Amino acid sequence: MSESPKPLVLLVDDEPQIRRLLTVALEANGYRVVTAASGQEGLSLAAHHRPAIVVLDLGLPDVPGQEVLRRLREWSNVPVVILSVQDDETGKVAALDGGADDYVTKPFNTAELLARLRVAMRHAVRQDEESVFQTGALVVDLANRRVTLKGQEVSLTVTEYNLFRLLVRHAGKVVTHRQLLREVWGPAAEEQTHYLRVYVGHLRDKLEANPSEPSLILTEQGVGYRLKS
Amino acid sequence: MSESPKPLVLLVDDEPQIRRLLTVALEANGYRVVTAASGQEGLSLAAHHRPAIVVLDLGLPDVPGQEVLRRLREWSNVPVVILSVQDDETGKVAALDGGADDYVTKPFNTAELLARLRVAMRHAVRQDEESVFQTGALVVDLANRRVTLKGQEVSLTVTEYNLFRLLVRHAGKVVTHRQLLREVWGPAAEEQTHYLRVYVGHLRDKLEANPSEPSLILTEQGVGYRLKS
DNA sequence: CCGCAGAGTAAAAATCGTGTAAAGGCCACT
DNA sequence: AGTGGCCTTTACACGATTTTTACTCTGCGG
Repeated sequence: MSESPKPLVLLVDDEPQIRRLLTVALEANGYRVVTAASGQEGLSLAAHHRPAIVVLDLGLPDVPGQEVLRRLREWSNVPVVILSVQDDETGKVAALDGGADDYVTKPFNTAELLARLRVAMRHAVRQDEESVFQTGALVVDLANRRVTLKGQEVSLTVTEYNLFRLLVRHAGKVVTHRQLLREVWGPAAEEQTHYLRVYVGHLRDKLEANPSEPSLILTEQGVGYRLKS
Repeated sequence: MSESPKPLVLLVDDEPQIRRLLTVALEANGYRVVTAASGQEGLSLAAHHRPAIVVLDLGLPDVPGQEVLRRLREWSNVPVVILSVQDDETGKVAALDGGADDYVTKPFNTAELLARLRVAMRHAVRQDEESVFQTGALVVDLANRRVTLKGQEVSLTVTEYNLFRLLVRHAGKVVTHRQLLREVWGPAAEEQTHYLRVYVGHLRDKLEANPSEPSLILTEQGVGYRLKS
C-alpha cells in the first residue's frame, strides 16, 4: 500500500465560500487541492490531474451533478463523495447507485466530511487507470469519448461506444456475455446474446484490419469477449 | 469473481421493531438476514455465519457498539454500516475511523439505507483476492479464467474449464467421480462416468507434457481423479 | 488362457454458439 | 410526408463443442 505523500483532492463546487472553507480544511489535513467551479471544468481537471478523490457538489450551474458523475464513471473509478444542499432522498439513492461513494448533505460538519473522505480513500484500490488506452494503431480516449485508428477518427454510435468502452476498461480480460449485456443494455437484456453478435460485428467492421479474422476483439466461445491488451 | 446468489446480512440491533422492519425490507431486496439483539450475540453470529455485510446499531445494551466494531475488525474486513440514534459528530468520526464503512442516523430512510448497503457491497467485491494456482509450468488464474502453460495461453472450452477448475480447487485431494459429474454436468449425470474419461482425456492432451503418461491429472482407480499439488 | 471391469482413445452424431446479412421499426430532422 | 441513422429482431449457414458410441488396453482372478 504505497501512497504518494499528499493525496490530491478535486473539489467541484460553484460556491466560492465552500471552496475556500474546504480548501483550507483539506490542506490543513495533508491534502493537496484543485478546485473547479463548474461540471465541465471538473471533468477536464479530473482527466488532467488524476485526483485521488473527488468531492462533487450536485447543484452546479452547467451540467447536472448526476451527469458529471456519470461521465466521470465512464473512465474512472476514483472515489467520489457527493455534497449537496438537497436532502432529496431519491436523488441520494440515484447518486449512490450511479457510482458515488458517499453523500453528505449541506450544511455539513467538516470533521465528519474529512472522516468520510478517509473512508472513501481506504476503499480505493489504487489502480493506475489510464484514461487513454492504446494498442497498435488504435487509440481510445475514454475521457473525451474519442476513438482513432491510424490517426483517423472512427465514429461509433452510442451503443457501439458503450460496448467498446466496457471491453477497453477490461482490456486483456474476458468480459462475460451477461456482464456486457447487463451494463450496455440493462439487466433485463441479460439473455439477449444476439445483441452482442450484431454489435461485436459492427465494431469489428469498424476497427479490425481484417474483420473476418479478428485480432482485436477476440471471441471466448461460450463465455464472452476479450479485447487484446 | 464468484458471486453467491443471495448475500447474507447480519443485523445487530436491540430494538425488535427495527429488526422486523429491516428484515422485511432486506429480504424483499434479495438478501438473506440473520439478526442479533446484543453485541455478544452479534459477534458470535458474525464469526459463525460470515455475513457479506453487517448493519450495526451503536446503542446496544451489553457491549458498546464501538467495541463490537473493534472486536469484529480484529479478524474480519466485512463491510459494516453503523446505525445510530446519536447524531453525535465525534461518535461518527470515531466509528468511521474505527473501521466502519458508513454511518446512518436514525430515523433513517429505508431506500437510502439500502443504497448505502449496495455501495458498501460494491467496495467489498473489489478486494477479492486473486486466486492463482501454480504447479510447475502451469499457471491457473481462476479470477480471470485463464490457464497458461510455459507462458503460453491454453484455451479450454467451457466444460473443460469447469472440470479443471474443480480439480484445481481441490488440488492434491482426490475428487470422486460422482462429485465431478454432479458439479460439472449436474446431479442427473452422476452415473455418466464416460464423460469424465473423455474430458479428462481432453485436458491431458492440452495440459500434460506427455498425455499418455499423466503426471498432472492423476487417476485414482475406481474412485476419481486428483490434481498434482 | 480367457473374461471382465475400469480406464483411455477415437471419431461420428447431435447440439449449440457464433457471425452475417438483411428487414422492420423508431426517432429526429427536414 | 420523406429521409437517414440507429436499434432491434429474425433467419440461416457454418464451425465448435458436447454427447454418444464403439473399440482398445491393462491388470486381475478364475
